[in-house]
Amino acid sequence: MDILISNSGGTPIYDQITRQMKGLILRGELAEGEALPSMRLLAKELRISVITTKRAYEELEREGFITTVPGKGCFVAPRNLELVREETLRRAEEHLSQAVEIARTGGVTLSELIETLQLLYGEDEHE
Amino acid sequence: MDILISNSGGTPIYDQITRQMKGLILRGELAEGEALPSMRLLAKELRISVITTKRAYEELEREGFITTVPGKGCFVAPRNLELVREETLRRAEEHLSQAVEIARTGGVTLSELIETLQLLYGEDEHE
DNA sequence: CATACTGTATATACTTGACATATACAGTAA
DNA sequence: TTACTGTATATGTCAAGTATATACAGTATG
Repeated sequence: MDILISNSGGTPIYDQITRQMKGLILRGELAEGEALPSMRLLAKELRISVITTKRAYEELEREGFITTVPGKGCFVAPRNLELVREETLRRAEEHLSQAVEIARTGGVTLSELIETLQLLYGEDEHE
Repeated sequence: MDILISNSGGTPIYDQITRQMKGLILRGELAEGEALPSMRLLAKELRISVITTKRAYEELEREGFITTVPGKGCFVAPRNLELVREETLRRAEEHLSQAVEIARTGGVTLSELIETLQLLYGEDEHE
């Protein structure tokens, strides 16, 4: 399993795992139904605690990327893109909501928000 | 000065002050150029520390609502709505940016974001 | 059943950031 | 000088986030 962890980057370990796993799944390098490395194995490889890998996997499950079966393992979920998108939208919505609250109390119009959103979405920066 | 502080509401003191001051200014109850209560006076009235009132006033200045003159006091800034709006937009932009980052990695389209934004903006809930 | 895997739950430690403070400093003005 | 103004520093408290060890529970197979 090709997961790389950097301790000197600020981003938490569990998050690094989650992101990279998402990438593997979305790029098809982990096929539908395929088993992920067990929490213990991955923890051993990365020299971290099981609890941390668990947390990463929990996040993946919450977002619909994997299904986890106690006693058996974690498996790549059937590619339910619609569900993943909805989950993502829900998370994005929280941020949009905050933006809206700020905007309304400061006289920023909806069109301005939309305009800004379009600019941001168009940009190619990912980090 | 009619500022009310609730210790049992979760929202920090400095934030309560900032919000209420904004309200007073936007509603014109504090006129342009008028002096705000001094940090010390307000602190005494509210039975809190000067540092806390300072923090509240700093936020107000950062957002362009007041100007503060060391040794003299804090004064309602000339109504520069344009500037206030730009500042607000800048703050909102941070949240929009996060929403976009999430959205892009999960296959959520720009139009979906915009749609959600419109819904949120239309709603009448403020808290 | 025994063994060796899976994931899960609990209680704990560490670190960081947010919030609020007291106290000492510096500018302004009568 | 006195009495106001805002400012800076160093400190204290608390909650949240991150990661952990250890003990528990389900699954499968010889």
